[in-house]
This record gives sequence, structure tokens and C-alpha cells, in this order.
Amino acid sequence: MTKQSNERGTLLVVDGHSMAFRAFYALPVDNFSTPSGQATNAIWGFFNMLGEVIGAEHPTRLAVAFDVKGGTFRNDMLEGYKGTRQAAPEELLSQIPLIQRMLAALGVTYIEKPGFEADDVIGTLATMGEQAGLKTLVLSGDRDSFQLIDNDITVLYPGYHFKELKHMTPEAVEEKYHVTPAQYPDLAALRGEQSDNIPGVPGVGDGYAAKWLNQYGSLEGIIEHADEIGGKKGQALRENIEQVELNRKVNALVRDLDLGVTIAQLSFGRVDMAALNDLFAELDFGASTRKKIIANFTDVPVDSVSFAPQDGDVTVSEPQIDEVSTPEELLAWAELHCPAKQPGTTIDKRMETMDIVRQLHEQSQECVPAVDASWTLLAEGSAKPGASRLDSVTLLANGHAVHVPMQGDTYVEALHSILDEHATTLVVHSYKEHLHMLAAAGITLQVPLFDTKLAGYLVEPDFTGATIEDYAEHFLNVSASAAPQEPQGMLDLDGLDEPGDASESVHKAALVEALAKHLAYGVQESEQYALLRVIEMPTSYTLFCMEQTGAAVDMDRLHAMHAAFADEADQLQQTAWDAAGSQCNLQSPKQLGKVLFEDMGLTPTKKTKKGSYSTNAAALQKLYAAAEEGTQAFTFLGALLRYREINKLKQIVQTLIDAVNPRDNRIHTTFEQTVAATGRLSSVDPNLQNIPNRNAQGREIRSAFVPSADDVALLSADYSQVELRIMADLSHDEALIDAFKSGMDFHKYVASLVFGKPVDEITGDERSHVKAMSYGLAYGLSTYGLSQQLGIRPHEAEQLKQQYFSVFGKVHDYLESLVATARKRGYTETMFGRRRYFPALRSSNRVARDAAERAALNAPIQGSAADIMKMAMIRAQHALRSHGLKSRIVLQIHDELVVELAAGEQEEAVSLVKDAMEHAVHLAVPLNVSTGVGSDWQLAAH
DNA sequence: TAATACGCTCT
DNA sequence: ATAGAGCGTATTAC
Repeated sequence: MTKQSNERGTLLVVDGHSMAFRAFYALPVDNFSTPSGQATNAIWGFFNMLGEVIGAEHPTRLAVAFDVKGGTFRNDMLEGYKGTRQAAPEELLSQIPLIQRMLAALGVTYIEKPGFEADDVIGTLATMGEQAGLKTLVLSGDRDSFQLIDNDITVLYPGYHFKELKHMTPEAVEEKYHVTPAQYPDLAALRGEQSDNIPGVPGVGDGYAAKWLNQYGSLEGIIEHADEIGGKKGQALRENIEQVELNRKVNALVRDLDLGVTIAQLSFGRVDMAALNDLFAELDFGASTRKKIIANFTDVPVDSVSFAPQDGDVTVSEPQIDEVSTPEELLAWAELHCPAKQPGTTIDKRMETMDIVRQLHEQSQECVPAVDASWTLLAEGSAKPGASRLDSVTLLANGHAVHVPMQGDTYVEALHSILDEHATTLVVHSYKEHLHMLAAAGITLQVPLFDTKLAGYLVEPDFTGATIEDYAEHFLNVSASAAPQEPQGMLDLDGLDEPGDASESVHKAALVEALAKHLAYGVQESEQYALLRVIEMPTSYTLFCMEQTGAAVDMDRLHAMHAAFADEADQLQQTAWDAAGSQCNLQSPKQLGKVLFEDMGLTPTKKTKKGSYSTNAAALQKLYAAAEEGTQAFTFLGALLRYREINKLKQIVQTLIDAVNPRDNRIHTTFEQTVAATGRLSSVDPNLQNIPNRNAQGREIRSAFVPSADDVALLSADYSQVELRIMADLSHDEALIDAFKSGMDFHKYVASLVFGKPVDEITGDERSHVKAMSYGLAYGLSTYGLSQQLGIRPHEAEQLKQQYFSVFGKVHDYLESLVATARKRGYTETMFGRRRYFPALRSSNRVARDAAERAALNAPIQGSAADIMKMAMIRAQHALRSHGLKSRIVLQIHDELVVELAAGEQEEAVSLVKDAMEHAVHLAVPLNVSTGVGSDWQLAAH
């Protein structure tokens, strides 16, 4: 694994109460309190101290432990335990919940364990950190924690001055107490602990205790030889042995509590700015304090620790291949090897809850243990929607594998029941493709446990691999050559597409199994398991249904359009040829360049990156505008521009015609769920997300997309300005939020704010300029770009930008914060935790860095919109189904859904889909969905 | 035949 | 020198 770094991560564990106490007594209350009288000295001191430690130590994991009200098991053991400790002043106690709220807002985990002390939580966390191979720091003013110290665990112990932290290493303990950290609790038992009301041996302090420990090795040894110790101190020891033994029991920290968290979950830095700002206001923290706290808690180095197995641990198992020759044997095999059903979720159960956002929060992040108890299915065949085929299935469980070629229906029933029974523990590589292949055999598959293709996408959205071997090579560093070699010269000659033999399939399944185990760590580490389970996997199912349904087309219209476009293109080509005086290929930029810039001697405007002169539409347009009317160049360019346009449309129509499935006269696109790095879908084979829409002539092609029958209609439902609404929500910009809440023509309203005049005085130009500015925001549009797009001077564009940001200041700040955060953490996150990494932000190449900045600015916005649409699709499909409707979603075009409305369902289906989209999430602004119904896609537009 | 360059379509 | 996609055609490299 190339990603593996030698640098270890650091876990910082903090004793919350202990540090709050220290801070409280170190800082004067009078100087730290709000106008309403709330003391903040402990809070201020706590976060200053913690922030400084973070700045100095750069921990990759952080947790704060607190004591809980009520006794602990120690009170039962030792009467009067902590008895002299006078109740902490209310002024301090009132600050504890505020500290905890602040921690939560800063994305820091804090832990309380009833019946145990913070020390026990700390002991447990330190032990867990050590086991995970992390360096651990314990920030605590309690000396009991010294017993944890070893080569991997250091205690940061405040000195006389609150801020002076001593690094208590084994050497430091020995220097100070002349015993080892392991011996320290023995020493403390002898000495007692004044502050905890634990009496020791009278007259015995650190010195004598250490002397005895060095002489006899341990407390046990001392007690054994208690008689040999003379003098008053010996006498005192003998009289207090019982007390000392009890002390020793009480001061032993518990190190194996079940805290319900994993070290991986103790990441931090995901700051809830809204909550944080509320708190800052409540605590009357000034700007510099705010800034300092935020900086300290978010300046987290990109985690160098991987909880994934080390290089040597990534092994692809060599399963034993079992033979089965009847369905009964297959069932018996599954019964023996496949893990039992988890009390998990099937499609239907999952879909009972429409509140996907709530599910996201409720979904457990415990992904690794679940995948550890999984099995693997590898179906082979063709996953082409509308033409899928199942050739074979391979099952891998418990180190055993079976490979079943699908011939006839022999194994179908057995397989179906096995999959029904064990889907919740199943791992596949691409749930959606498996749905298609299995559907060809009449088998349905509930949502499995884990999908390695989707998981790989979440962990590394920029990675694109076509095959399982690509994934294995990338994530596991297992090269394809490791696969068992097919013996040469043994290839079958019957001309059939050989599905591959058992051992090859089993090896692939083993790769999937290994990928799952590896990616489970990655998904858990990046906290994207909920995203996988609650959004991506259900989305796969919805997409499968859409792909299987396909979009109906009117072949006659397509053919008619093709003929018309072909005619017009031919005429335009003739006109162009006549003007040029030669029959050059109008589709060849090279030949065009020769005609234009050599034969006609025109002055080129732009160069392509390879150095030739550009002949793209923008360049041609400029040449055309410069050419004199009536010249051959003028005629040629005019015809060429039109030809390009028409020919493109002809091409698109041809592609659609070629893509129609003759079985049902429908086009079954494939929605790619793992190619767009931002989280968007894409559509291939054919791409139905780029059907012309810009001008009337192109838009006409949409009229070929029709409902499947006469009494059926198409619904087009699209979000208006989703990305801007997301920006309004995330930036908390009041002006933008109000603009959306006003319900007025959005761009006009914004223009009136920007230009400072009434809405009804806004000109068309002003509206379109502001509109372009608004849309450019999420792309990192430059002043130059804006000027180009609007055909205005750069300084005018700059002025527009300035005016715009003076109205929407928080939007500006938000966009800058996106890049800044991405630079710090190395990645961006959508509203729902989808990540994208931007290593190029640290590039020394300015062009690359600038591009990365724009992409980092765009990713959370485009990605959040994609997340929302996925939720909307899941909700819409569920809504239609649960109401018993036959209407079905057929297409998604990023912010638009196209739905076939079954006869008589129009009203209900439209309102269900609209509602599903509008209420997919709750933002600070409403989500607006506009709908249209018609007898083809063009007519459904609105 | 496969890979690259160019141009153009969409949100 | 505005983000994210897919695809057809011509041309070049092998």
C-alpha cells in the first residue's frame, strides 16, 4: 500500500474535570465572566490549554473523559473515598456542561461512563490507542494516571503554573519518584492521596515508599517482608497493611471498559460553526479568542494513520473450492458456510422510514466488525440494462467457495433462497450490476451488507477502475499477475464467450472479499459508512429500476428528425464547399484550419493547446463577425457554423437510434454511480443527461422521449437553484436566505439588492448579469471569465463582483472558508459527509493549484446537491410504491427527474414526487421544485 | 486497432 | 483564464 506512512498517529486523551479544575483555580473568575454573570474562566483556560496541546502535539485522534455524578465502584470499596473533597463551587460546576457543548460543537468526542471515573475511561482509551499502534498522550492533573505511562503513553501533567505541562515519560517518573510507572500505584498506595482523602502509612511519603519498593520490588514484596522493616515507619506500615492494600485496589485504573467507540471514531475537526458561534456569543468570547480556538481545533493534519491492515496483512485468501452438483447440495453448502442473517435492513424495511437524514445519524459506524462476518457473491455475465445475462455465480464463505454455471433454471430457486436468507451479511462488488445480472435469471437481491465498488468510490472518489482486478491493484496493491494463469493453448474453439473457469471466478471473489475487509476500514475511518448504507446502496436499487425500465422513444420521430437534419446538413455542406472552392472535410479541424488560415488567409484568434489554430465555435464566431458580408469567407463561415450545429444534432439523433433496444423500443441508459468525483451520477451508453435543451431546434429532440402508452404522460420535476440554496444554507448569509424566502423572481430580487433599486426597475441586462454572477459563484468564476461570458469589460465585471459580495458577504466568506478548510484537512466534505481529496492544493504549480482551488470550492456544493437528489430519488420511488402507484422514475438529469405517469395517477404521482424532492432535507431555505406534465419530454418542460 | 485531440452536448 | 460529465470524428501512433 503506497498510502501507508511510517509516521504514527497520536491519540490525545484528556481528563475533563481535572483540567477544568486546574483552569478554574489558575484564572481569576472576575476577569472571565459574561455580562449575565456566567463564569467562563475554566472554559477559557480549558480550551486555551487544550488548543495549545493540539498545536504542539498534532494529535490525529482526541477524546475528553469526564466523571459522572453519582458514586463509582470505588465508593463501595473505600468508605470516605474523596470524602474531604469539598463540593466544587457552583461557579465551576456550571462551566462543565458548557465545556461539553463546546467540545461537541468542535467535533470532539467526550465520554462519560456511569459507575466509573474519568481515569478509567482514560486508562481504557490509552490502552485502545496503544493497541491501534498510536502514540498516546494523556492530559491530566491526576497522578493516578502515571501508572499508564510506558514507551507509547506519556502523561502531560500540569506543573505549578497551569500552562507548564510536564511530559511524564517512564524516565521522568523514575527521575521524580525513583520508581517505574508500573510501581507508581504501589507507591501511591503507601503514601496515600491527600486530595482524595485516602490515608497512607503515617509518616511515609514518596521517599520511604520508593526506598522500600526498590528494596522489595513491589508492594506485595514489601508486605511479605513487612516484619524486616524496623523503626516507627516499619511499625506504622504493619499497622496499616489493610488500608494500603485497599488503596492499591482503589487506585488501579480499569483499562478494558466497553466505551462503545472505536479509536477510529475519535477523529475531530468537523466543526459545527453554527453551534460554535452561538456558544461564543453566549460566553461573550471575543474575536481573537474565537479565532484562536477555531484555528487550534481545525488545523488538523491530514491523518497519517491508517487503521487499515499493514502491507503484509493484505492477503488474498486461497479458498478451498468445493464441488456441488445439485441445488440441494448448494443449499446445504450455504447452510454450512454463509453467516446468519443479521437483524438488519431489507429494502422494504429501510424504505419504511422516509427520513433519510435521521437514518444517516442513526446508522452505526461499526462497519469493520460487520464486514468481518460477511460472505461474498460474484455474479458473472452481462449487466447491460435491458439485455442482461447471468452466466455464473460464485459464492465464497468461510474459506470455502463454490462456482455454479447457470444453465437452465436448475440452481435458480436455491440461489434465490440463499440470497434471501443471507443478503444482510453479503458483500458484492457493484450491487447494481448484480441486480441486473440476477434479474436476468429472475432473482432479486435485497440490499446487501457492503458494496466494494461503492465503498471504493467513497474512500477515493477520484479513482476510476473498470475491473475488480483494477480495484485490487489500486487498493490492495495486488497485481493482476497474482491471478492464476489460464493455461495457454487450452482456449476453447467453439466460438462461445467462455465465462471463465471456476478457479478464475473464485480468485475474483477472493479479491472482492479482501477488498471489502480493506475498504471497511477506509469507510469507517472517513466516517462514510452511513452515507454508503443510507444513500449509496439504496440509490443503486433505484437506479437499477430506472435502468431496467428505460425511457420510451418514438422511433418514427427519431427517424424523421434524422432525415431532416441530414438534409439540412447536406445543403449546408454544399454551400460551404461552394464558398471554399474545395470539398474539405467540415468535421476535420485540421482541414478547416488549412482552408481558413492558409487558403483564405484569415487571422487566427486562438490556439489549441497543441499549437494548431482553434476552429471551435467561439473562434469561428469571431472570424464570422470580422468577415465582410458577401465575401466567400463570410459565406463559408456562416454555412460552417450552421453545419456544425445541425450535424451535431444529427449525430445525437443517430446515437439515440442506435441505442434503442428493439425488444421494447426503449433506451436503457446506464447510470454510473462511481465516476463523478463530486458524487453526481453520470449516464452512459447512451448519455441521456446531455440531450439538447439550449435552443428550440435541439430541444425538439426531447419530443422523441415519450410515455409508454397513450394514456400515460411524462412528468418533469426539477429543483430551482439548488446549488444556490445550498450555499444560502451553508453560508448562513441572511441576505441570500431572505432572497429565497421572499418567493420572488430570485434573480430579479438579487439584482435589486446588488444594484440598490426597486425590483420593477431591474432591466433584463441587470438580471442576466446578476444571474451569471450567481451561477459563477459555485465554480470559482474569475473576473475575466465573467466578463467574457457577459461580453462586458473586465473592470465592469470586477465592479459587479464587488457589489455582489458587498451584499452577500457571508457567501464570500463561506466560499473562502471552503478552500481554506480543504487546504488544512486535505479534503472537502458535503453536507452529508461525502469526501473529496485535493492534494493539488499544495502543489507548487500555480495552474494546478488554482484549478484545485476552484474544484475544492465547487465539490461540497455540487456534491451536496447530488446527495440531496439521491435522497429525493429514494424517497420518490418509495412514495410511489407505497401508495400502490405504477408510475415510475425513468431519468435523472442532475436536478431533474423524469417520471412516467401511469393512467389515472397524474395528480397523486406529481404531488408525491414533488413532495419527495422538496422535503428530502430541511435547509434554512425552502427547496423549490417546479413540475410539468406532457405527452413527451419537451412538452413536459415548464 | 488503440490512443489522443478536438469539439460540442448537458446540468 | 468557471465546476462536473460522455461521445463522435479525425488523426496519429503502433
